[in-house]
Amino acid sequence: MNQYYFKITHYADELLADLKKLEGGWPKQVLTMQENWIGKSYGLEFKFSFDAASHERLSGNFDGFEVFTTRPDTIYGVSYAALAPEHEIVSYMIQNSLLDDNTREQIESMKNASSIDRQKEKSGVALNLSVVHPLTKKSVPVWVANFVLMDYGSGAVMAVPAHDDRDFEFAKKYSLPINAVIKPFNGEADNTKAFTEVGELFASEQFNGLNSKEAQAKIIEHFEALGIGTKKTNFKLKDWGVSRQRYWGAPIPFVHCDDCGLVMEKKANLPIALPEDIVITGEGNPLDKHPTWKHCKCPSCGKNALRETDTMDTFVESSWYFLRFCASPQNWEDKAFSAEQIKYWMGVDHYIGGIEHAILHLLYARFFTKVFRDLGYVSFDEPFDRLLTQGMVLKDGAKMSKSKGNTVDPDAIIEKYGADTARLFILFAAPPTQELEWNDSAVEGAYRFIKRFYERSSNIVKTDSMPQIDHGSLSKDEKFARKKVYEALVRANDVYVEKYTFNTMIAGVMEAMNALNAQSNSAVWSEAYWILTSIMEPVIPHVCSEISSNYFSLKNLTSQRVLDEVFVQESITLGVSINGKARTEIEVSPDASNDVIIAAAKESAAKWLEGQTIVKEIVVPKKLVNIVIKG
RNA sequence: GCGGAUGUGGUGAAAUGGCAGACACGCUAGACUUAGGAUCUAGUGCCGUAAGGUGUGGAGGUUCAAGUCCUCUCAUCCGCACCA
Repeated sequence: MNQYYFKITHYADELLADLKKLEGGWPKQVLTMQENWIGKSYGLEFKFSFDAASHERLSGNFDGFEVFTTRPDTIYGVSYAALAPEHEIVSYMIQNSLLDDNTREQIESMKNASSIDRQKEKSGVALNLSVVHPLTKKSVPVWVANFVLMDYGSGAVMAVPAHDDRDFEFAKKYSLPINAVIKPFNGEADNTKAFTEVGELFASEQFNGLNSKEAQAKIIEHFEALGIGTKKTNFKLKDWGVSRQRYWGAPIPFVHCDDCGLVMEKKANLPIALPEDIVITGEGNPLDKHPTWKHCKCPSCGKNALRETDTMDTFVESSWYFLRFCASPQNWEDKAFSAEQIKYWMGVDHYIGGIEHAILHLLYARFFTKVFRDLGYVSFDEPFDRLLTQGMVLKDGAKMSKSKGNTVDPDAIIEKYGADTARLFILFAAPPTQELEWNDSAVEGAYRFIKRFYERSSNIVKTDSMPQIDHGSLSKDEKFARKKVYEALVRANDVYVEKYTFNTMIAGVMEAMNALNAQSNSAVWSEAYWILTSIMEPVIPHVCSEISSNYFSLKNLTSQRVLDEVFVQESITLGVSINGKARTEIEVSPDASNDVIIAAAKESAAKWLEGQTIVKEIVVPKKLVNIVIKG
């Protein structure tokens, strides 16, 4: 079946290299997953040539096959070569009856095994063909092996059982020779398993004594000098097959013409719209079955032709929707997006989604961005500056999903407690990046907080501007309450801009409320609500906007300035520890000298210092004093 | 196998190398109450009457000081997986 592909492999190198640009903004896990998915590796590619007898057996149709290895240093340990069951030479032999029935059946069953079954046990069969070792010229038998994959490299490998786990397992099973050529730097290899680490070469002619790394480079050079092999980079990333036999996707704009073949649809006819009068039966492609839709004229010769009924993978559309979001609706008919608007809105500052998009969607979107850049539509390399992967919500240890039937309906909480409580509860439970086992026992707590928050707003004095307070005239409790309010503000700024740990911001607001409760200055209460309703408004919008509209005419719902004066303290408390163990506390003036602090600490900790020799005294400003004693 | 993450009270969780457990939930006791699944007050890591000891999966290390840094290790979860 013919399929349509996007040549994402053309961008493999850049997609890999630009992951560096995303470091810091994207979770490391996602970067690593993409790196592994792209799967770049270096090695040697060379051709195994058939010996004369094998060449003749294949009627001269094949003179050999290419193999790729990342371990050219093990080349002298080759004891067989293996082809994928799907390899063209194998297919040729089957088609031309060059294999006996038993061999043929074994190969067929390898091909038909599911990929999981195929991984369970190594199996293979000899083809009665031989190739020539490119350096030693010795004869090497050719096998078919189920662990060789047709869609990576050339679908054929050189096998070195002494230094590769898979080759070893296979060689053991079929009693093939195991020739060690690398030994550990210290001591001898354990020959009951493959030695796959870096080591020192032996039995390798002029390369003896080199370490694996040096040998890899030297042996590749040697192959290139002889003109029998080349340095090669391989990728696991494959081209993106985009054709689907479904209704729900953008039609692929090609036309099949009896005379002209496969022809691209004319630009003027784009976009090709889906028909709306289709019947979805669950069988086959509804577009193919539609009575008229697929009949069209050939864009090249004008004769009757058939439209392609395959549609595109929906990932195609999700790869650029964010650019479309930047386009104003009045231009939608004219073009997909305008460069000017893209320039204004892009890139996406914060992109939020589940980890399940780590590879496909996020890689495809990066790919599209690079293609659009090369076509001149956008001027940046990467679409998403920062990525937040939200944690999954689990229920009874499993991911919540409709198919499992273990979902929790937030409507029940919203109905009983209101939407503000539902939001507060969820945001307070854990940071958003974290996986969370759903447990709604703390909903009551969130509800109580909101109730208290609303009730105590009665302490506010109505005002249209931020209350002015003479900090110096306040009592200790009032000063403390103010300090807590501003600490919550500082934390909120950090959370909204940088950290997204909303749970700690909410905790800060709760602390401020607890401190406010210990005093009754209405100006302090008013200022506190002016600030707190502003920072909590995104979390509990209904309550905050009601309080704000009742008392502040909504004037406070904007960014708030931090006043440094509230953080100035008359005295500070320092912990005193002996040999790092917390013992007591002292209260000193914030500008007390180290000498004064140490003297106070010694006095306070006299009980533990009696008869001891003090070795060292450490003062950590505004935090603690550590006294080190001998013994 | 490779890669990534996580591991802290009864529970959810805090903690720029600087007094572990902030903030909540729960629990215990008390107050108010006809009532309490409302509200308020106090307590709450563990052992101990206390003084004190001990404590962030485990074992080492660096440091005056480690949940945090380093080495090794165990467990759980996630992703990729015979990638030559």
